[in-house]
Amino acid sequence: MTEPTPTVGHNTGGIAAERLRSIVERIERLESERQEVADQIKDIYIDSKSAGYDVKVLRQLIRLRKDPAAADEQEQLLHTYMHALGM
Amino acid sequence: MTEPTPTVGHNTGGIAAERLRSIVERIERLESERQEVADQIKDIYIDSKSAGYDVKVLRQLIRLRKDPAAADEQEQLLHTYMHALGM
Amino acid sequence: MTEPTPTVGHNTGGIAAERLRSIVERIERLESERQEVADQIKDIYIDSKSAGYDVKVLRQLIRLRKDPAAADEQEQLLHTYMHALGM
Amino acid sequence: MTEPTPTVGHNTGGIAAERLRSIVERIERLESERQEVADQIKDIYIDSKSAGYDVKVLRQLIRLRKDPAAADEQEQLLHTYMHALGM
DNA sequence: CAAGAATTATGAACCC
DNA sequence: GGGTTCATAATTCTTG
Repeated sequence: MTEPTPTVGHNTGGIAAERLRSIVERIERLESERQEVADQIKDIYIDSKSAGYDVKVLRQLIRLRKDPAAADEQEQLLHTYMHALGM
Repeated sequence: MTEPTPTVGHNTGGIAAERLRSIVERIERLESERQEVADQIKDIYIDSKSAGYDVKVLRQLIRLRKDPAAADEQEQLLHTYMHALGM
Repeated sequence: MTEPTPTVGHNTGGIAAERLRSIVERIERLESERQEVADQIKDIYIDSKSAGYDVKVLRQLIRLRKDPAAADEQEQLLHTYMHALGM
Repeated sequence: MTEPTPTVGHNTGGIAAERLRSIVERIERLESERQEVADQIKDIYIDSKSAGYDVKVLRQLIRLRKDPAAADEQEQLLHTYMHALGM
């Protein structure tokens, strides 16, 4: 295991400052990428809404496609509960 | 109410099937990109932890850098607590 | 003489202080009631989960019962979309 | 063979129907209570607005009273903004 | 795995 | 009344 002690830059309370900087900057870079992607997704939903699609149902559809088995299972369970209540 | 009238493909209950497919696929593509980025971020945190950094503090640091005003609040709150403890 | 502002208590910038106090206190009272009820609901869900019920499905069931027509409509639309995608 | 499941009502797929009914009805009861309280709060805000109070500010006031530390932060932020504007 | 934080989604409210 | 912001609800992720 490598020590977190620094060989370059300031040593801040036993923390490797240069490595810390690298970590923070890489994460911030990725966070901003993630935000960009999230914004693109949001834009598609906005356009879809304008085109007459139901956004809520679209989201549900995407969810279903991600894990069809879980969706079926949940649906099954819902019907079980409904039946138990005589619905 | 304007229909999302289809120009290509099957028309299913007034829904433009091809456009729907395009919407769903684009979103799914972006969702998977987003997941990739999220995984990369997670990996960095895992590595950082292995290297001896405190992940919780790292997250806090990232958060504070995103919103410098929040940093002030944090300090303010700290002082509030310290004062409450007679420090 | 016209006196639109309060006759009791401090007048703060033309605002009727006593009435303001009344408003704030009534809201705070109701907010705490609301919180109590919310906590009770949460407790039931926790107990239900312990008893083996699927909380997510329970919530869905409650939602369905609240507005069955909307639920049907949404389900219908979902199936329309799924069919359009050949699912 | 021992039967740990309910002795009353239908047992649907290992689910205790009577208990399910109890859960659902208790939650629905509480949900309607919660709605009542929410409506009362809303009414107060409506009346307050009619009386000339700024609802947004009222909400903020309530929030700040709930968490005094947040009030400090608010002021801190204000000062940050003012400073940024050279005030 | 339970408890809590953080993100995401839905719903309500306000303004134009 | 439509769209945008604000508030609450719900799900997911993380940590102990």
